[in-house]
Amino acid sequence: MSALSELQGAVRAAAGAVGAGGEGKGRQAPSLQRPPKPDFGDYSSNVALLVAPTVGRSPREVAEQVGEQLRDALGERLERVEVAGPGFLNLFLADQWFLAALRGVLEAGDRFGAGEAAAGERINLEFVSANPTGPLTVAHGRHAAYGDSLARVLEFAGHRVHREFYINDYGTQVRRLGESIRARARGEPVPQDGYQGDYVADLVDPQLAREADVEELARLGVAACLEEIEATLERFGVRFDTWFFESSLHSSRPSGGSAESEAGGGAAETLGRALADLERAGAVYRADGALWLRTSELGDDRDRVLERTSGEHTYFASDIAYHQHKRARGFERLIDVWGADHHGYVARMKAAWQALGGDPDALEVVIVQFVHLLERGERTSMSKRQGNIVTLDELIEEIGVDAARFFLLGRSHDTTVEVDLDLAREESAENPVYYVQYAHARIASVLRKAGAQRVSQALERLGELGPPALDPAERALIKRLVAFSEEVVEAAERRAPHRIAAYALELAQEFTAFYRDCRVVGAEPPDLEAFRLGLCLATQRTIATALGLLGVAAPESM
RNA sequence: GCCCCCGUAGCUCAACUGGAUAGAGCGCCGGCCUUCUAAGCCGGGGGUUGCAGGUUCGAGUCCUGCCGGGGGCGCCA
Repeated sequence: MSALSELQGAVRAAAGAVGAGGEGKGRQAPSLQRPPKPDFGDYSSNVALLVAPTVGRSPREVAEQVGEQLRDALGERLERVEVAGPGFLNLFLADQWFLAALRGVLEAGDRFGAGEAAAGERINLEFVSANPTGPLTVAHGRHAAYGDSLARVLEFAGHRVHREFYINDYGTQVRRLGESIRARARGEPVPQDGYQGDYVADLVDPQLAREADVEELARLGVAACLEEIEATLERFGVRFDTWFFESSLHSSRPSGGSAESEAGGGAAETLGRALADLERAGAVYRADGALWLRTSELGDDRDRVLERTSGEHTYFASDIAYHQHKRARGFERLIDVWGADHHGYVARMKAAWQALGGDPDALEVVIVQFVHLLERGERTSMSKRQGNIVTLDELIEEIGVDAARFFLLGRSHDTTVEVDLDLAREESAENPVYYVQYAHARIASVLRKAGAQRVSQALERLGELGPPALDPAERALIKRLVAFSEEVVEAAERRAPHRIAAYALELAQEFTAFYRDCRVVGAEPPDLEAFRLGLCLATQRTIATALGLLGVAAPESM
């Protein structure tokens, strides 16, 4: 148990002893937080404020009593408690507590912060799923960075994550790609709804592109695009467990790519089965010559078409079958990562999911907001059809994988981001990622200077020594280190890997302050040096872990 | 018209799902390298959290209504 959760437990127990009993109304607020000012202690708790109404005493009175309990429970690890403001309980911890906390971090080793999820789940995480009709854009890069980092965070928190890329290799857009390839090769104007980008000319051998039929060209074009997409993702450090072909859901498979799909074998009749299941559930009806799904009865605005008058199935129908297929593979939870332009699609997907008997809570859709591109101060849109795209490859080439990932993960998925390419180029050297990496490299340098032998001796010594008189910077750094566990839980539960980026930066800042104020190698007495070497090691590992969750390298030197 | 997301320092974004005096980075001004990495450090300026109400001990966060930006409301994907 980490020092922090132990402390948390002590606070809860103390509150319980005072008569708080239950959890209060509604969701329980965090009972421990890091206060904004040092005057407010190392940690503060609002339990008294939450609990006072139910026990019928004033918050300050309750806080006093909880404080008494804590004094008994924590003994000499607690320096003092204060009741402040409307009833906050401020805890001032003794150096002994900090020493114990550091030991805890070091004992956990590389697994510090790991496996704290309440219950590990088997999760299918689908992300990027870009159409195989062109190169990946910067927007896809955001999805890739987000999804991959989320997967890492979830895994670290104790879940099992299956990464999946859904390929829309079926339908009109694929045909349009074929037409565009041919038109381009023949020097004819590309059709209005076709793909205008220059890359189209390079997808298929020109000679072939002039002569082959559209079907064939579409197939070749998709294959070429996919190859490139996979290569780009590889460069970006993102790998998928399954590439799932939409065409594999249909009984006839014109694009033929499904052989590579893990799902290929059993998927063929999935679409037919899904439709039959929906029909059996009484969720479909025929009207105006089309087949409709009653999604409006399950929270959607209106009913949706599954099968057109022409007899062709809609994309929606495929997607339903796809989700049913995922469910049949035994995942406890599905997470779909979609772009903001698809948010209108969420209600119908969830409705269909429920119509098929799916647990509404088990299907989660995360919407990632747009990336707006600026070039020379001008807003440019990214449309594959219009061809004015900035590719992920270009971004990687300009600023590198680490800077790109850190930049894209630096903001919440819930907010639109602006990418000014010119600025990104100019400022890539100022990217905060280097600050974090620099702190890591600096620690490596300090540890090198001390030498491996001295470091391992320090670790042994650390188990025995008493608490040295700590510098404020040391306490601040340890508090930040200890916070990592809950940051991981937070990031996992809220599907918010950007918190890890923020945390990494804060940890690096805290270390830099420590580095400024506290000499490590050669510190006197030797116990103090041992303590600080241990602190450096713990910090280095935690930075490396945090960067690893972001898919960013942690260099030994810079 | 209806629905969803966003609005926080000059710019890009945080803020521990309701906590105390809203924080970082970049940019701007001024200082710091015979001492474990100056990709660094220290100091300074910068805010009515879009606006108006409401809920309560306490609101950037929750509720209502406006304003502004984006997206959605296809037998497109």
